[in-house]
Amino acid sequence: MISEGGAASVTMRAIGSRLGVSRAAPYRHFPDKTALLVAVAVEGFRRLNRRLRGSSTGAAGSSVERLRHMGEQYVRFALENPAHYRLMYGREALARQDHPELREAAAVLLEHLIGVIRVHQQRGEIEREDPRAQAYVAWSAVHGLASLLIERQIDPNFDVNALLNQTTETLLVGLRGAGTTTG
Amino acid sequence: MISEGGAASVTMRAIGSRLGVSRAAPYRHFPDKTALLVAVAVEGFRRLNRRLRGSSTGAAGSSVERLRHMGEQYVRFALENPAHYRLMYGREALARQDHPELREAAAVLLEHLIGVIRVHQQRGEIEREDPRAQAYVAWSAVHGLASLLIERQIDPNFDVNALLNQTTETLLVGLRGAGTTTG
DNA sequence: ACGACGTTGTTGACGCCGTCAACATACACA
DNA sequence: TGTGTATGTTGACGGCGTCAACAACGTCGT
Repeated sequence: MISEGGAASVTMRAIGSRLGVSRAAPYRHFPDKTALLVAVAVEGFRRLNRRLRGSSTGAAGSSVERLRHMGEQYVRFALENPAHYRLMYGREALARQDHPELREAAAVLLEHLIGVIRVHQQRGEIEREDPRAQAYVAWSAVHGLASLLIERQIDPNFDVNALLNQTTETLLVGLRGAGTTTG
Repeated sequence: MISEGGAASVTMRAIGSRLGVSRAAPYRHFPDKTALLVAVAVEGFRRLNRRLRGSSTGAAGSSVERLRHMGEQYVRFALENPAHYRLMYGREALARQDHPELREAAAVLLEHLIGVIRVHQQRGEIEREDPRAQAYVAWSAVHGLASLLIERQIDPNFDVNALLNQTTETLLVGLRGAGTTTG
């Protein structure tokens, strides 16, 4: 439903009728609508996690290429499931802090990224700074790109693949480090 | 109101009562609630624009330092006005494509960024690729960081300033270019 | 076999919401 | 003075999330 008509079309009554039950039936399974949406979002995190795990251990080229592939898969997931992605992040509606499961699902993803970054650090492919900070930087880049694309904030005539490549390229060059820029 | 109780607390009835008029009065000034929110978002873009314009022409250090300062101001604006920023981007609720003024307000911002990037290209401070693509990359990075911070997706114990610095640093190093990473 | 009980579903009602139509007021200007 | 426009008001409609009260149904100990 979320991918058909957006999150706004997901209403308790509509859920009930699609399932052939009444409007209040879902309340036997979720305390309220928010909890239901949180469950959907958590499932989204699981899928994204599987996808990223697949790409980070894939048979693709060695080197930092895997990190780039991970970033690509991240953005592609968002583009293929925009409504789902929007639900996972953004949205004050979900009041993330009140739902630890959601926080945790997102944390798992972050930890995985940190792990991959550590590996590349040890191989000397990127600078050895706080891997958590580097993970945040990388995450920001792909999340930002995904968000802008989803919200149609980027010229549709632009080649998405090229932009995605340039983003990961810029990010990796930046992470590899090249001394300070100041001065 | 938006900064007090979030976008959800902005209701036609509440607007009316805060203004001392009735619930339907706002309809004499805006066709519907979405149009009203769009107007608020456009005003947000104006403010952000002023702020960025100030920082890009500021008396700060020369060189690429100005670009970095712009990125910082961008993120700070988002952190200081989270609800407003959320309204400006994100939110399918606004159905951006149906409101050209909103598109345009965002476009002005992008064009300004492109201009600044061109200047730095001419000074040889960053690689001479398509400035629009570089602008998108830079925008993605700061927008992503701002979003993650606003949505409390980043460990609050983390030093925001340090993270912001590292993000702009990584971005600038990446934009400056250092050959390909592949291989 | 039977009764208690937890699980699931149903309907009616409440108070919100955005929105429209019909009606009022007040001011500008010919 | 009269007419039109801008602005505001109230009543109503349908939709929403949610709760309380009630119904069916299966499980399981006795």
